[in-house]
Amino acid sequence: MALKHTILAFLSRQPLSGYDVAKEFAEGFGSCFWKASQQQVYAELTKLEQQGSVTYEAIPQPGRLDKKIYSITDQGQQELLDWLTQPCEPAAIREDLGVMGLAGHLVSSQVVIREIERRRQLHVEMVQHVKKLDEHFSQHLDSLDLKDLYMHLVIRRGIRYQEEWVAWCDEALQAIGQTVKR
Amino acid sequence: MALKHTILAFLSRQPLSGYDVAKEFAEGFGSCFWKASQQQVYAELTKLEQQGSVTYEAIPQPGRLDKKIYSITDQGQQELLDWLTQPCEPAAIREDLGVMGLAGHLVSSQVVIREIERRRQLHVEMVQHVKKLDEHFSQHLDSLDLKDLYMHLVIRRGIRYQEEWVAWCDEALQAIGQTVKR
DNA sequence: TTATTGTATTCAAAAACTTGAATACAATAA
DNA sequence: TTATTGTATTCAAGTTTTTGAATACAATAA
Repeated sequence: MALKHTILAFLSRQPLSGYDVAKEFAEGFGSCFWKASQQQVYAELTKLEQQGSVTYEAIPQPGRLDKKIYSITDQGQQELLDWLTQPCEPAAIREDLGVMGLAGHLVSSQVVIREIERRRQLHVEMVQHVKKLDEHFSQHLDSLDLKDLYMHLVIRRGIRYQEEWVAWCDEALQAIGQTVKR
Repeated sequence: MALKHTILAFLSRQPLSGYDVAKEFAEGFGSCFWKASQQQVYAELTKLEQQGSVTYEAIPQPGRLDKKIYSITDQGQQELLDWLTQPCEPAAIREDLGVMGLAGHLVSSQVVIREIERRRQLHVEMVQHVKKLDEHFSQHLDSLDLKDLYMHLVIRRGIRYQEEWVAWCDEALQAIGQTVKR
């Protein structure tokens, strides 16, 4: 699993609190590439700390629990490096909408069409959202260093993914429309 | 989770043994949309049978365990129907290669380039594989009934997904090449 | 001023998934 | 003839993920 390595990768860029990491998952990188719940993030950070891959500096906050700012350790960096230099396998798509296609004949085409239209809209919004993440990078494309170029390319993958969904929805809606008419 | 519903969807098309279902996951639908191990499939079928969503007919086989042919029950069909008529959320991508982008600056660009080239090749092969699954449908596109059209569209999603990966790899390789030269 | 949203962390149970192994025979390829 | 691949199922342990809840204060909007 790569939750460990994803968190280490975040921390390799800059120290972050658990809350910040969870936010990255919810809104930044995660919104197009990886999802993890807050609980998962906090649990993983605790484990990583126990194993020596990260450390934290506790920032006392009057009247509430300390805020913990986590940083990656040399050991953690090494682990990340080891993982990075191994080949990785493509992830399986696990998409409910795909399952629907297997059994779509059980419901009316109206239901299928409505669901695809709903999805199309969601992905249109995602394209907007992810493009916003990319703005900072795509504006200075010619002067990006490798670190930022990689980030840009990851986000580009997210944009293309979402755009691809929209395109498929269009293809599907058209094909279903034609077949229903026939 | 939709493993349950994916299996029910398979069985809504035709009765299958656990082995057959596992094979679908490994080679057919699953190879582009959903992965599940054999053990997972057998465990799920046992559970589904206990809950009354599927039944099986045991085919005695001399000298070894019975082969069980599972079919969906009315109850199972109803459950599948209920699930189908609910809106579903887009799946999160959980892609190791995306994480690499977050931390790619820690390794040499050679490593990144080699990994992307490797991935490109894998996806080129997947395009071939998934297109083969589609052959039967794409040849009679004008005369498909809705059931087969849906299957075709699901496979099309798989093809587009794999093609999109190839296209992204090309974009990434070009951009990295340019930046390294600079 | 009250409600909502955002910041920040923790606990616990249940469900799902992965990994590794064992059994057993048939058919096919080397 | 021997090895490999394919058919067919089951068990068990361990890890990961999901789901749901609880706590607590700050800032902002209605």
